[in-house]
Amino acid sequence: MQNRLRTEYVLLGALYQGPKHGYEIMHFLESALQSTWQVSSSQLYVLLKRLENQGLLRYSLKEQKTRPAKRVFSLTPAGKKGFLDWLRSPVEHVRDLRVEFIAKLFFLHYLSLKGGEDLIKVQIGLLEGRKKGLKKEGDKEKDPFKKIVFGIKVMTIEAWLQWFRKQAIPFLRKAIGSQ
Amino acid sequence: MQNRLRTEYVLLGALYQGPKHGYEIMHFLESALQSTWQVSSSQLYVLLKRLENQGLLRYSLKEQKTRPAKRVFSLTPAGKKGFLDWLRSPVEHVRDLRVEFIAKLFFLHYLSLKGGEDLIKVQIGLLEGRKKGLKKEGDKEKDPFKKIVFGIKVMTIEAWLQWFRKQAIPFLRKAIGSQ
DNA sequence: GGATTCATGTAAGAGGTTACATGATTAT
DNA sequence: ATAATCATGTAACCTCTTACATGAATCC
Repeated sequence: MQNRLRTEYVLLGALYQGPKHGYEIMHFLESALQSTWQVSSSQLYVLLKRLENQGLLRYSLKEQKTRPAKRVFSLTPAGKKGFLDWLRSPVEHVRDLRVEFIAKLFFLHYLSLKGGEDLIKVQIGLLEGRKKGLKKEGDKEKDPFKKIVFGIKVMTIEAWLQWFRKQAIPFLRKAIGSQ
Repeated sequence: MQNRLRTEYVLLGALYQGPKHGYEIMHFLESALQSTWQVSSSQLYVLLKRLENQGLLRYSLKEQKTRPAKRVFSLTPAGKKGFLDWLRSPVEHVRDLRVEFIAKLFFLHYLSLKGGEDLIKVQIGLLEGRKKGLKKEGDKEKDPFKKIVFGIKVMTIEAWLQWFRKQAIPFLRKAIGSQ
């Protein structure tokens, strides 16, 4: 499984609790992640087919009298493993935090899975390393334009670090506390 | 000119000062914007052809003894106008600040054009409106996950606002002062 | 003698968007 | 009556990435 295709993991996550058909997945994601991640219905079925070809999910047909048969999808063991591996890995680039990391956080919470706080800590470590590197580069930089570009990069990372500490970690803790 | 294709404006900007051939554009952008915007050489020629078809630039051939003839590109009046219009418009989405807005800022400075501070002020206004809206939505939101998603969106905007005020505006002012 | 630079491109493929297609059922 | 919901998909198109192709000149 290549880790270039990250959007598909969200579909795997939607099936983690149990089988669903395409239309059902669509509604689930719309209500749960709509502010973060969006798929069009046409793209959804393309992605499902792709995941099936990769052996990460399978389906069984459920006939219906009047409508097209539902394809009820469920995770294969490879799909389940792929999803959990993805879920517990930090994202590499700052630009992936907004969609991909947030999706991980959603599933960790929604599925009541352990490891959320560890993931955040690893991600914080990565970001702090990146921030340090950027600051160093920024200090060396002579060109004033490039210098302020380093500036916004550092400030963006700082916003995330603050958010992790003040909002994301408390959110996970509260969820665990109320279980 | 549709405003979906935003990356091309950077190429127009590279030609604002005067004609360049493809290879030259590539090197210019690599050294100037490499930390912000990247094109592969193959994609560059595709983009140039597209802009030519849209009537935003034209080229003349400059024969060379041993190598393929250089295509020396220059802006048409429509290209010049398109670039300047783009340059002075704020970006609509927060996600476009990182690449597109920064590119605008680069050209405003690099080409010593007026209007940079006005652009930033308009952009600040837009972001403050967006922030207000997000805060309002976030306050109403009951779902704790969605609530913290609003949280990071607001914090990201705040980082940009701070950067505009503390780094971007001073950067433009200093540049004007030293002209 | 081999790598890098100059200078241009084509082709294949990955991933996404929008539009279109079907056709019964249920809600207004 | 007509709009929205259920449930699935195909086709066209757009953008970008990666790989490949050419071929002399110059640097080490």
